[in-house]
Amino acid sequence: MRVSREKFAENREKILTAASMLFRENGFDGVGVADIMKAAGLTHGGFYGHFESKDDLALEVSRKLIERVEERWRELIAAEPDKPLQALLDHYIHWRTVDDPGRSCVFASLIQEVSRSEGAVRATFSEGLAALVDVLKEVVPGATEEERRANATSTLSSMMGAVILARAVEDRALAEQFLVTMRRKLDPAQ
Amino acid sequence: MRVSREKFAENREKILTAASMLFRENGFDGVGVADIMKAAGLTHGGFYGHFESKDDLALEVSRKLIERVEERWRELIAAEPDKPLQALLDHYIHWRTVDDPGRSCVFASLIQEVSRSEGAVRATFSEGLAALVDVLKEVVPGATEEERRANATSTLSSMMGAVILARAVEDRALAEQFLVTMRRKLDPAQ
DNA sequence: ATTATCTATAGATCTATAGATAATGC
DNA sequence: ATTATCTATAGATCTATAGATAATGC
Repeated sequence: MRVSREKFAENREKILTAASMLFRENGFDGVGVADIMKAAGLTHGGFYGHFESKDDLALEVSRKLIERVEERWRELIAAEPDKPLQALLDHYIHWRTVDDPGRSCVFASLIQEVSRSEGAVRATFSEGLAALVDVLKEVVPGATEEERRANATSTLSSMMGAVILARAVEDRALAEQFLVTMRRKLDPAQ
Repeated sequence: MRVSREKFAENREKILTAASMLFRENGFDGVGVADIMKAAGLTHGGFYGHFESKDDLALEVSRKLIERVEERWRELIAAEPDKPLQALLDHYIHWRTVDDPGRSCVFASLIQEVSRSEGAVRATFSEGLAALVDVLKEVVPGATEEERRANATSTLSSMMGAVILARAVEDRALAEQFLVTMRRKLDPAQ
């Protein structure tokens, strides 16, 4: 049963959307092509009409998700010219990020798995982190360029670290401590 | 070909040692029972004479590695009574940790994969992190118990975050920045 | 006789493909 | 006629087990 050219494009988007969630929730290795196609409402075999391989999909999803993080961060910063870093931290260091990995920062879900790999996905993640350092550099405190670069790298490690550790602990009170204490520590007003 | 009771115990240790490295290097899902047994110098089928299942092995390896992190941290602290936190940070925030995951902190390798799972391994990791907070609480600055707890949680997130991000970037200069700036930021002497 | 290891394989799962099916669009 | 999807399956890989093999230790 063939579908229209328009529907074909829609189906491709459905695959990308399903994969974006499932990859972040279960890892690239934790979800199969059949799972993704089922979530997209299509059959397994149809996948290869849209993508060359699972790896090809992983790369496109990675690029889109990383681009989205960069855009989102720039939007949050632009929306609060008086306290851009605070706006960004409020958004990132949040229960929503911890509890809904399928809709949150791709690095907080997949950075370790990708770090173990080689190839285009790894390079995309690597470059994405460098881009986030550049975004942060514009909003962290610091008298010199060098000082702002240092603050940007340590802020990025700290905010991602806090979310990753909050996800790891089953004790909700401890998870909250990871979030709250880091939110306070990274606030330039403190 | 049967081996002596002593050799049997030795073989079990070889499996544990091989698995400890391979799991940290490739993730639990990234290495198979056959790979582990090959690295231990044994054949695939023999595995089930030593462990009930791959999961059983993963749990024992996790417990051992987490216990080892706690012990190592306490040793480092005890060895430098004048600057215990500095000694710990010097040890952890290091190229060795970044470049040799097979011999380094189990959390820096596996925390995301484990966070996605449920069961005994997850609980072990969760309790392990809580134990590390308690270790850190004794050496971080802070006038009150509450302040030291807050500093312990944020320090733990930050040090692990820095190593995880340093592993992710292909640019060695940027990786070094993650390490150096975090080492400096977490130093109470600064 | 017991038992640790080895060989071989069952059964499940996963990526990818081949060929059939059926709706689109020239 | 073209082409997007579906059905079915090949081929690879993985966990786990069964039965054979051979050395240990009572």
